[in-house]
Amino acid sequence: VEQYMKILKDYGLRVTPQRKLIIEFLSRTRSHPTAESIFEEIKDCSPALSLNTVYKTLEIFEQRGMVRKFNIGFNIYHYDANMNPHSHIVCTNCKRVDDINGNLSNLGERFIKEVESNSDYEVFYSDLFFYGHCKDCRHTY
Amino acid sequence: VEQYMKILKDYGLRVTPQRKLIIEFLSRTRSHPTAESIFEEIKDCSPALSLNTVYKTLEIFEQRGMVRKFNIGFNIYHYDANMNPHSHIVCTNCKRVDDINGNLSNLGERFIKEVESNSDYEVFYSDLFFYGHCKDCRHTY
DNA sequence: TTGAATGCAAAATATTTGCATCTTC
DNA sequence: GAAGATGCAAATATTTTGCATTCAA
Repeated sequence: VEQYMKILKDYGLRVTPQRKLIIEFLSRTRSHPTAESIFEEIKDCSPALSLNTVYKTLEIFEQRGMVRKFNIGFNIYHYDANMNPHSHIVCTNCKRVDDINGNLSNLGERFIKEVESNSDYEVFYSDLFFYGHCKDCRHTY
Repeated sequence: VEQYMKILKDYGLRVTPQRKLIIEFLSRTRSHPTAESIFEEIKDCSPALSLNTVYKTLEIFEQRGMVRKFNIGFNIYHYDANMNPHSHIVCTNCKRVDDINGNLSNLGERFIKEVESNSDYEVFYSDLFFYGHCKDCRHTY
């Protein structure tokens, strides 16, 4: 559990109970939560935690490269502590977000050099989203 | 110019000056504008146009499949009348958005079937963004 | 003429800022 | 002790809703 203290220190951040809670939760979950849902999930563990602190903390984590923030296109920002480049698949009905595993996971990354040589850009990273209906929603709609 | 009247009719929409203006502007531009910037660009052509109508109209256009809406991850929604599947490249500094042309354009689409067979999802479409620094910002930062 | 589209204002949503207090180092 | 983090409240930014008026078919 105190491994998260080390993570924070490694990134040059002060260790506070709130920060430990947030990075621990994000590291354990696979649900790509939003700021709001992170707050809802952990507020009971830290009585005085404020939503505002979650926002501020996530921004700091993102700036330091500890977590990634992405927008799947429904006015919702999601956070992910898995920093390995990987694609996501989104259910347009229930809005759940899953990782894409296997050799398609880093599809975008594999073409960065090629994009770079075919454009005027210096390319740093990519985001690849697939949209469809998940197992549960497929049969309903 | 009256071709846009036809487009609207083909999609089963009533033809209003505002709608013609919006679809015409979106069809001509390559700048992937936001609702706000569309409003700013065309408001002089239609004195009483309201930002609200731009929002409402874009939502209708999107629902009918006339335009696409996407979020590049900086709290900004962009609209695109080019409905051909194509990837985008985004400058993380100045936030400009360019199309990716050539054979990398439909990279995401090419893997939809493969993603489908490797997941529990029925996949409809994809969004692929590359992030970096554009020609102008590359030298500045 | 009638149902839909518009524009205004107000409301809702999500996120950010300012600042006093408290905590970490 | 000093710099940084927190929590509260207020502000901001963006988008949506309600509704009376206007317009397209």
